[in-house]
Amino acid sequence: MDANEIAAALSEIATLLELRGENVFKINAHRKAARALETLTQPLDHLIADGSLARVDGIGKALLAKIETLHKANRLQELEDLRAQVPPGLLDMLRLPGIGPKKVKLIYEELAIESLAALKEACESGRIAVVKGFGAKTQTNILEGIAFLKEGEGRVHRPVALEAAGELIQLLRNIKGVERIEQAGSLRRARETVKDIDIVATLKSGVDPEDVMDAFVAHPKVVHVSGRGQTKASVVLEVADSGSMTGRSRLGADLRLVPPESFACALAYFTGSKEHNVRMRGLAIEHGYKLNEYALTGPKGPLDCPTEESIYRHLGLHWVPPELREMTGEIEAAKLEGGKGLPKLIPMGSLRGIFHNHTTASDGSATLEEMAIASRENGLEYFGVGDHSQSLGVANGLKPKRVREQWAEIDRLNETLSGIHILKGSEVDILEDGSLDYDDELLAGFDYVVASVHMHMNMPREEMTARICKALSHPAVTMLGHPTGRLLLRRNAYAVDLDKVLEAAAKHGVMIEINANPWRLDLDWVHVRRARDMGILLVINPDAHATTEVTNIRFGVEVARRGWCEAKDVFNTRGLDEVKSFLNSRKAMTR
DNA sequence: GCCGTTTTCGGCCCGACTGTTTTCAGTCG
Repeated sequence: MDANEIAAALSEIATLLELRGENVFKINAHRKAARALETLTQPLDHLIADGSLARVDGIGKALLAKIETLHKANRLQELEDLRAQVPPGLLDMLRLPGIGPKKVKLIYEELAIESLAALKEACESGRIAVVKGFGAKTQTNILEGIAFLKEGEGRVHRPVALEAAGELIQLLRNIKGVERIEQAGSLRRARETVKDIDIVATLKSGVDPEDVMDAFVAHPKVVHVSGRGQTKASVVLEVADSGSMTGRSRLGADLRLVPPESFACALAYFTGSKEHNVRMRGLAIEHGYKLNEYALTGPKGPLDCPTEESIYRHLGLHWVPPELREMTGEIEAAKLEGGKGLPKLIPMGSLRGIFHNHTTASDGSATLEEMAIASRENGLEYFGVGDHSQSLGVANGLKPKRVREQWAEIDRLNETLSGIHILKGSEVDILEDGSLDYDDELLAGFDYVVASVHMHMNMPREEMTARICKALSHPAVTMLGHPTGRLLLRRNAYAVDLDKVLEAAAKHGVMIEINANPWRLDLDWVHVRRARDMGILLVINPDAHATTEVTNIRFGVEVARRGWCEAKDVFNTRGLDEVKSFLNSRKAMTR
């Protein structure tokens, strides 16, 4: 098993232990180890081989043994025993909002209910309300929860959540009395997908928080109010979502009202991540302080914390950008004394051109000229066309003759268009055997080549890895396009050993694409960071099929930031002249 | 189950809200 599969197994063990009512700290230890595996900065194979996995925080003797067993044998007796002991239906029941392991366990033990269907029936016949600790309200909530699960749940793509958050914030800004308001949570950390919107706000003195809460829960997209107090309200929104099968999705939104002097602490607290916060509170304790969402408090009372920077400073740290708050070494790096320093993250808006884009020649909706102009309007210096290659019939891939016609058109446009330069590229398919979809002579005519997999995605892992590595060894290949083929929330990455792919990319000097399409965002940030650490040059491409999609580059820059990238780590932060000479010298080298 | 520059035992983040209670347990983030 790879690191992510093992992480999933450890999480499953944690949940099953929870349902059995085992020690909470043991359960948390499994969760923590799972999280550590998901965010490893080096390949698991290496860490196991050189024994350094034992030094990863949260992995002790027992969990190390479990991880090694799962890695080698793909199974673990403990997990299989647990699965045999806990009815699988209990895991479904756990997905109900407001229902946790304790309640599920009680329902199972008292009424022998082990499926959602049986639970629904028990609620309808009033048998749940009479269980001790339960009541009429809980019974109604369970029924609502079951209905909610049926309507679809889970995460939404980042643009969907951003739009909804923007609307809520705008609504609240328009209420007189709201002083400061910011989005927090995973949205602020720029996670690829989002489960909840978190908003933190302060009120001017004399304003009644009830008025603000009233407005919040009355927003037209609110379909359910799941909680509402003096300082906190939780709602469920229904929003348009083109990425969902039904065209609509539901997501939660929380509003927190805090006193003005608490704003920075609340913003930091609700930005998370949870693991980052735990470490921050631990640091506070080491300094003799206490940190919560209201204040950083010392022995003589609250310290002055008007900004997040000041909180970090009191704890001996540089300010950590939200994108890095995933507890993957950022605290150690941020230490004012003895830290190795945080990266100077690639600034938003620092891309000067793009390489992987489509036009009406293949499956895009805008012409070459329209796409180039759209790029210019978005402040870019160069636009690289990367239409599909001949084998991709469904996407109207270009035969060599049409490629040459496009080159002629590019030459013409470069004569007439000002303020934007068009580069000749192609998104060339990596064929089933790892060869490329054009012959070497044609390939040599492009300024650069994006090599991507679009077909035969269900290959065994070893074959897919060998296929991609072979393609990367071809001298014409400049960059690997959407390296895992994942579609967020839709389709998993194809089976591939990414660490081997990264090694091949490093060996052959091939760049790796961060696909900025918010429905892909492939490569994921964990591997972006690994690639960066290996000295691989990254490139952010919108994979735009329409003029409006050029702006998607912002999502790619966010992923690069989450992967600790600086401007120098990303090829297209370079200006046109530098890019041209780089591409030319690379071609000269490999010819 | 993990961890240790006051520790190899005894801690392990903490507060809001809900629903059930009549002071609190469970859930959530």
